[in-house]
Amino acid sequence: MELSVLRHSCSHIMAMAVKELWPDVHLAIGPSIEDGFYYDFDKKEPFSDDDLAKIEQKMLEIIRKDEPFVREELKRKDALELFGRLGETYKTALINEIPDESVSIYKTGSDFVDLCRGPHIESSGKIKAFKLLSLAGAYWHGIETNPMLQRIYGTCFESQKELDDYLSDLEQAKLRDHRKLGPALELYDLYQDEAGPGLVFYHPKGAMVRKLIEDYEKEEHLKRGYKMVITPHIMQAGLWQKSGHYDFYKENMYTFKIEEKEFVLKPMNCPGHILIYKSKIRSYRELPVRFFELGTVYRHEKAGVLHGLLRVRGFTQDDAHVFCLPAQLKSEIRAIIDFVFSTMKVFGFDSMDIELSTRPEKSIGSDDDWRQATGGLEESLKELGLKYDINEGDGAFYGPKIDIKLKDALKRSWQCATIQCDFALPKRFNLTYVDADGKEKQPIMLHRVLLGSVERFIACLTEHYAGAFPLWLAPVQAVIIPLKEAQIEYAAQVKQALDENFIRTEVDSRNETLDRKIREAEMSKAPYILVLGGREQKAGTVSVRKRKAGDQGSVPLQEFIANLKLQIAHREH
RNA sequence: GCUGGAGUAGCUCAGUCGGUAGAGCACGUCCUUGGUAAGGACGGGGUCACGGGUUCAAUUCCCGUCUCCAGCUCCA
Repeated sequence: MELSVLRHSCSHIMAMAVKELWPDVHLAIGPSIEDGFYYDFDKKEPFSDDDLAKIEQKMLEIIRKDEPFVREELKRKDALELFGRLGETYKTALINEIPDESVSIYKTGSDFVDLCRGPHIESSGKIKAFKLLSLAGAYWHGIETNPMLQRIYGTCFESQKELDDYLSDLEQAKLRDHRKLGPALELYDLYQDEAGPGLVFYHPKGAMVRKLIEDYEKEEHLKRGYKMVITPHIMQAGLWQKSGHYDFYKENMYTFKIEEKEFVLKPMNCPGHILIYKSKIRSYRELPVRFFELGTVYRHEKAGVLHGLLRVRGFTQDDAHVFCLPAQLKSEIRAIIDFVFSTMKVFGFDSMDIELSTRPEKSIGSDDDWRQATGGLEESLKELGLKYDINEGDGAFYGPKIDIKLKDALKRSWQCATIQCDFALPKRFNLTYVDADGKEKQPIMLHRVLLGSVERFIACLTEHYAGAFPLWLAPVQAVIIPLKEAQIEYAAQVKQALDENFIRTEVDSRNETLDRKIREAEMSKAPYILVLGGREQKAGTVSVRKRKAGDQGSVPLQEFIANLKLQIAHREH
């Protein structure tokens, strides 16, 4: 049986339980979703956490009674009459949205009836393992201006074991939460009360991780023919009016006045790159022009959407803009996709999903431009033989985009890379190049990020690795532990030798027991621990303890260094 | 922004049915010199998120604000 059918039926049973407990509650919708199901209710008093237990109890009773799910077809006017009589106004609203002349309903037990397409399980007794998970508010039909309903989330599996595994996965994910791990590992933190919400502070270790990411990116962009640029953090409002961002996102932009002139804290890097492109006459010979910037931008996101490093108000994009000839469009897109894949591989991600997002309702540019832009993206994907889903109407206001979502160690999806094809801004800013025939023509502009926001990507990495970064990314690659005071001097020598080889170390010379220092070094997730006792000192060796693998015995210092340098050079995982 | 929940030491939390607070870890000092995941003793540390109100007295009750959490909506 389909899991979604089981879950959908379970949501009916939940609705039935709620109706038995609170008869005046009105039902909205209750579908199955990726990890379970929910049902939206209209109830005056809010549900409490205790109510969840009560509802579960009632559901168990219904399941024990093994009530059949009975399907009936009704003429729409009969259905309207039925749900009207029951006072289920959300159901009558739904019926009015269904074009068909007849609709189906499902009856369970003596009183419960729900408008539903089905299918369902035969009877409630088929539910073997379920759990209600959480309460939330949700707008009717998901529209912000509609009344808010109360949603109960739950999940259901075919066996108790699968349910237990799912719940334990949730626990695992919680343990990896970057909002806990980041501060605990002294990587980064936010100081909401003092600095304001959504602003990230990198502590030394987090700043090191970021430096390593940035080093990789700069090196790789230069290798792939990008030129680095740097643009200011504030620019006059007129520039944003011209680009269209001002009209679309004014509410989310930080604006202020200086000497009567309005300025904007940059929320995007594109206008800056456009100005640089426009700084001189461009020949078709020099295209494609590729500008790369680690551009820090500020967006005034609504308070309720902020989330750790995933959704912040100040962040840095690994942003690039490619200005190219129409004939170069597809090869440039393919090159970017290749860049995304190779970058993700370097950071330890193997699995990715691709989505193509098309023209949204509110947008700029002509139909023809949109057709060409979307076609360019789609054909490139096809040429590369990549599978993708279409996300209708989810493009940027100036162009369609390819989103590449990576899957982490817990198979969770993260939106990072995006490639946007833009005919609109080149037109708005009157970008040109001189073609072979001497005529001025308009280049196509590609916007793209690989990691997206560096902040977001660091959060993703933190959760993917559960804080145990691979050697090349680890902020501290080895913790050096002198066994006794007599080895502090030797520890300093070892540290210096490692320093000279650009291996990042810390010496723990505190007056603590070896066990404690090892415990703390392990908890800091350092890839290596070097224990230095009298034996090592005498022999010029280091006793190597590898993260997760444990004690590896003693090796000569130079051998250890050579081994690490090799691993780091290959960016091994 | 919306719905619901929450804010007590650096962290995890207890507590006060109104009389200005406590544990473990962390931190400091001393003792201990330990061979691969927590040695011992003592000690310092709090405007109980912030602002107002009620009260002889507010961390506790009331109102407002801020921030966080679970979602919804949004994400150039």
